[in-house]
Amino acid sequence: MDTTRQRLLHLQGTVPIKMGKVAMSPGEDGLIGIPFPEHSNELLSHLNDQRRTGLLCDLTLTSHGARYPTHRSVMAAVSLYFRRLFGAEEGGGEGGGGFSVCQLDCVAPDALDALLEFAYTATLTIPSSGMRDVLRGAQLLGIQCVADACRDILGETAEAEGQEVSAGEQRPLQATCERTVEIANVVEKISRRKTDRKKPPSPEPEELHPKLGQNGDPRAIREHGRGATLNGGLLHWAQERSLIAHPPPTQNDKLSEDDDMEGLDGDMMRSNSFPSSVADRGAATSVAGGGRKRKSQTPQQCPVCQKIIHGAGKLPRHMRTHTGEKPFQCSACGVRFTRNDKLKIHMRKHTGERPYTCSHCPARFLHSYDLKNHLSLHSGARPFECPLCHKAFAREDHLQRHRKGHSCLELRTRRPRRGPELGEDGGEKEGSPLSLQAHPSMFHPRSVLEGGGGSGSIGGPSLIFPSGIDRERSLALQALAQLAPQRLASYPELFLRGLEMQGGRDSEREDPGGTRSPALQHDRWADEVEDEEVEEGE
DNA sequence: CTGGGGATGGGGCCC
DNA sequence: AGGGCCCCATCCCCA
Repeated sequence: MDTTRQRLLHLQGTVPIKMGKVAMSPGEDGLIGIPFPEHSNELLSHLNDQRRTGLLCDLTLTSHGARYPTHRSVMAAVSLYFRRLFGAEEGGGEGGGGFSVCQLDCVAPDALDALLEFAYTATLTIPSSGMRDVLRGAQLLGIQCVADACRDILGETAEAEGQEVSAGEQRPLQATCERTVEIANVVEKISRRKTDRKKPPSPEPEELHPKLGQNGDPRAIREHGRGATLNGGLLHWAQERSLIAHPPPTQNDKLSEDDDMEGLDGDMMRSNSFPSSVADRGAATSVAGGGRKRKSQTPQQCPVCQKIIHGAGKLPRHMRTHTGEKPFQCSACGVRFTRNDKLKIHMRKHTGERPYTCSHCPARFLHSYDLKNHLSLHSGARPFECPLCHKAFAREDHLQRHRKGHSCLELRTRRPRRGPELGEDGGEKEGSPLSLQAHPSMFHPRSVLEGGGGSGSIGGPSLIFPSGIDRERSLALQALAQLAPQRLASYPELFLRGLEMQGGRDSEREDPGGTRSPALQHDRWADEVEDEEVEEGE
């Protein structure tokens, strides 16, 4: 547990505080715990007011045509079913955005109404005649305390109830794995760090796969995005649905890490950067890791984001990325870290230790990667070259930034540099950084608004968004195109790219086949790069 | 826009 | 199995 929380609990237990009065007794670090007992009631009351007025409601429950605006966070707090549903979808604590409708025809409208009243008032008000419906609804939605209370009133035990209700219905409804990717979620995910973006919409764990709802119909419970707002989101959703058929990851299967990308663009995922086979992945890791081989270690699945964490004992470390817990505190400056090894490196700042020394100059560094970067300055090597403008960078992340920033509009006007990483024929040596980078940098033209036809579609030339590493940015822009097309003016380079793909590139080279389909464009672009490299060698 | 420093998170190896 | 240590990729920030 977070030591701060420990302190708070400790202080709450030791410092007597009367309601409404603040009796402070600074503990260690001056932390005090001041309880506000009425806060929870007031909070619930305000939430109920919001529900009644529809304010901030982001989830609508329906039952036989009746609609109940509600809040996802409240439903997730009160219902195991919604907790699993939203937790599985949104990687735990980061969800909550978006709009959705959840059809709950298996719960009687009156019962659903009563359960919602309970959720927002902590009081269950139902006619005795409706008790059984409420019990059924509470069981289906995983509201245990209500189910227990109903059983008490009905004079039934859970076991007796279990005989009456089929085993499948006894359990709370399982969150369906029909992943609802709503616009807000899409945009939100895009805003997250790349590392987060690598986190999956992974195949749901077995327990989250659809179970039969009432009457054995899995469609009895389903949630779907409000489609009118975002075609891109629906497209994404539909693509991710295809993942449902994928088997759960096996122990040696690392696919879950990147299968979100596969779901979006399988072709891109099969590029050099994303070896498709486990063996390939191992080889890639081996290359990147300087010869390290993957050791078979028990992978564990994160219960929050479903990411498969490789390495024994690594799951707690990963979990702290969700909880935000930083148990390791610097004794010198108080800065906290999620990991012990990061704290250790941090301590070098205070000790002055710089263990990584440059063999060419007196420079010393805190981190090994700093030395690595520094060495590239001595060598002058710029092994990471933009395949479009052929500008070379010493660091791979700088090349990525160069491409992501869409600053590379001077397409192919520079000649490829001839460095040690290039073979005599001008081609790339296998395994060089260039060859690794070539594919992801390809812009994969795709008309994202095709069939978009909604009110939010914009006129003029079709927008064409880059794909590959810019995939999620592309999704954000798709969302933007639908929701606030006027704001796309902030992205003039996208229009430029669209024109390039449609005609601008023709000014560089005629299109002998006259084929302009996006897929063919992608292939042709790749071919052109290869062609030019051949030309360079001649 | 680029170069450089630093931070973060994941994976491999070892104890 | 859990954790320490290390390396790596990637990201953010600043000059």
